Amino acid sequence: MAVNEGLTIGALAKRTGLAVSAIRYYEGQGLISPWRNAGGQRRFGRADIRRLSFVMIAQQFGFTLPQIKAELDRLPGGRTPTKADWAKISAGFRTALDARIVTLTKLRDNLDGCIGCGCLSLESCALYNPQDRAAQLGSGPRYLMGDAPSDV
Amino acid sequence: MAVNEGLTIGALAKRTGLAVSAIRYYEGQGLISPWRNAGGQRRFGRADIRRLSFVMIAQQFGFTLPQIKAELDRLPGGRTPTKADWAKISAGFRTALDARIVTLTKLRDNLDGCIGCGCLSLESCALYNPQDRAAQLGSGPRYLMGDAPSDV
DNA sequence: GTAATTGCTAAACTTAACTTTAGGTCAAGG
DNA sequence: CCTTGACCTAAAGTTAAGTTTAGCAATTAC
Repeated sequence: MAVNEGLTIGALAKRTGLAVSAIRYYEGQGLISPWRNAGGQRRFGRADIRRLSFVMIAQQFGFTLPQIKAELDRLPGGRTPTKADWAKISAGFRTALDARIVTLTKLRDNLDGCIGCGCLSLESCALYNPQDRAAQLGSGPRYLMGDAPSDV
Repeated sequence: MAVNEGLTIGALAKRTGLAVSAIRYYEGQGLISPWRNAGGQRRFGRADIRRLSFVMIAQQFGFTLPQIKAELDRLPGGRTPTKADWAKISAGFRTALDARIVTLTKLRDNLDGCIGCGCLSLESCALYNPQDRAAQLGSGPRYLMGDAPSDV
């Protein structure tokens, strides 16, 4: 293999643990932009390993691919991102993560008191009116407890 | 309205903030079991408000409906669940929640150091080999960083 | 007692995040 | 050179968690 022709999709898959089909899908979503070799096959830079690692970590945090793309789009276009570039992204990320941890902790601390008590009648329960709508996981339009039509 | 004919699906929807279609769907998944009135319409007990509240909270925690059903199935069948019954469920729940918080916190604390550093090469990064596979959110078969075929 | 609401079922549609399949092309080893 | 394994595209399939639609039936309000 020549000195710097980039990684094949299979090699990248091995390095990241992702399926080849997933990597192609991510390209379709604009998360990575490989170039093509003479024969039309994808070739990836080593920086793409990091991009995909970032994608996987962000997914663990509950971010969607469009959200992750928005973060990645903040990386410099012309050059390989530096450690400082990544640190900038990780900061905003950390904020979201902090908020999520706070919400889960609050939820946990109210759990024993709330599940099974009478407060689940949409009045004063701390599990209602969750400030942090960003903590919503799962899919589909569905509003969580807290902004029910106030007829109670 | 007579004294104790139960709630209509519309009333239950208003009380919980769920869509009527979602409630029917949950019945299909075995999360609630309304009875029917003479005309064939669903009627719900007040305990179902609590069941659905539980479902919504558990979803915020990232549990799937089958997992939630498994918890609900531990409630007594013959009678209305007491506060103690719910507390039992909330305990196991709390354990899972604790684990999730620990994972997120660990992730957060390693974030600055890891994103952008060289450790994303599948060697020693704390974000790899996450103990807590249960923390995986999102859908689809996909293995996270950590158990890549060890060729690195 | 009739009109407007609300409820019913079954089936199709939706979104996210992928995987699988089908039918070829490219590249590397012997 | 030729075979085998990796790649390619496009399109269809998958799963979770619901929503929407269509065509009727039961309730409620006036």
